[in-house]
Amino acid sequence: MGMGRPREFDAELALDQAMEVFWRHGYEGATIAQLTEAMGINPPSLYACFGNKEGLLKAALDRYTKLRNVWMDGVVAAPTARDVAERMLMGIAEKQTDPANPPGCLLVQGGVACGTGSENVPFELAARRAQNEDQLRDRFVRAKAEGDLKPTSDPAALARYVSAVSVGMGVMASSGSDCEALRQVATVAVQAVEAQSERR
Amino acid sequence: MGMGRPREFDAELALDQAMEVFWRHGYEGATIAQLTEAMGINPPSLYACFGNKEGLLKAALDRYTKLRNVWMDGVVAAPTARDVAERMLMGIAEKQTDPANPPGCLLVQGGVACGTGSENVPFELAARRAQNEDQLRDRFVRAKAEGDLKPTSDPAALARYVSAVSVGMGVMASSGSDCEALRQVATVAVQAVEAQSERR
DNA sequence: CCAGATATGTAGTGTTCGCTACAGATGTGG
DNA sequence: CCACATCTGTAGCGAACACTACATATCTGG
Repeated sequence: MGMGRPREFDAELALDQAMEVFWRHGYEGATIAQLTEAMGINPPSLYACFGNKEGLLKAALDRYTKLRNVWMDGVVAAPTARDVAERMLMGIAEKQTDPANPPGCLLVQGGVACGTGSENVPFELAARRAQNEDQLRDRFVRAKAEGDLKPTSDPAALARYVSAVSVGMGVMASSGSDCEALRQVATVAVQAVEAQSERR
Repeated sequence: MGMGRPREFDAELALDQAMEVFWRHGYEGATIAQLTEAMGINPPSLYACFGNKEGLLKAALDRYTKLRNVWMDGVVAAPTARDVAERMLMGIAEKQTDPANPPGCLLVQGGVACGTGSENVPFELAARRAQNEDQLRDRFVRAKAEGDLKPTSDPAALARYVSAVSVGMGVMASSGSDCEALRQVATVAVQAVEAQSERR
């Protein structure tokens, strides 16, 4: 039995284009017509490869978080909890205003509220954000064990906090805030982590 | 000349229902059918009264911000910048998880990204959020003048920061975080404002 | 009671949505 | 070269979308 005609487009390259459309217009705001045009393919190719619109989103999210996790590994490699927060938030200030991408964060712009039939999309995004929060929490647990964070500090709360700030920065970026404004937010935000750190 | 048949529904009451639909499903996720059903009216009444879907959203936003501003007046009445931040973020933790309303904040859930033809909706929401930020900034400017905040502090940056945190909390609330989790975020966040305050 | 004005309910309008049937093209295994 | 399998482009499916024409109902001013 034959293996059939090979696909003529690069799935990962097409995903990058789809990712950008979802990023800019959100899940519901992105149309199949816009997606197929950006991906350079026709609807049947899209559906054969990704199942449906939601499947395409999940594939794009997988790709997004994969790239993001590589970056996060570098973030949590910072020597102290304070430096982790600073590296993360300062990096986010730059990444979310990078003109190479749509402003903000796909995990937020993708859709915080959706209509009937797409209710699980916001949860899908939330689950990906939770991964980053877990990574931060683990890092802060270590920082507490190392005596970097105070014994009274709450690593989970700190991780939630840093995650919340980055989400807020993402929304600000998508509505026009420039890198400098976001860096100011990051600078202030880091001081809360500093307050939970042992003096040195 | 006669004044015509009077409308049979309460516009403000209907707006409250529309507000809830936009809040829960976002601008694009909310359909006219859902809106009219929740408002208890038929499409022609909606269009005669609010122009179109976007006009209805703006009217709902006006009502939302009006109620919110009353609350904000109480927030900025707190004696210190630190207390302003605490009162605001703790209040937001409760309000955004109040089961009487959809979770999160309409000014975020309404839509951070929209499709072609609704591009100005996110900006409309951002403009309303900016009002709150301005109110906070003015309050922090005063706090600095009063010697409550350090001379080196940046009131505008602080306001942006508090605003960013509240937006982030809103997204977390909409994706299932409970009040306690948000309060933890608020508790940490306040410490950054504290770090900018004069010791007393 | 009448004329003008506005609101309401019914029943649609045209458009766009996500998605797919189908025929032709292009590959593999025998 | 032939079955078979998979991809591709054209063309269009039914459904849902925002919105509205129209007849009717209910008001005010004279």
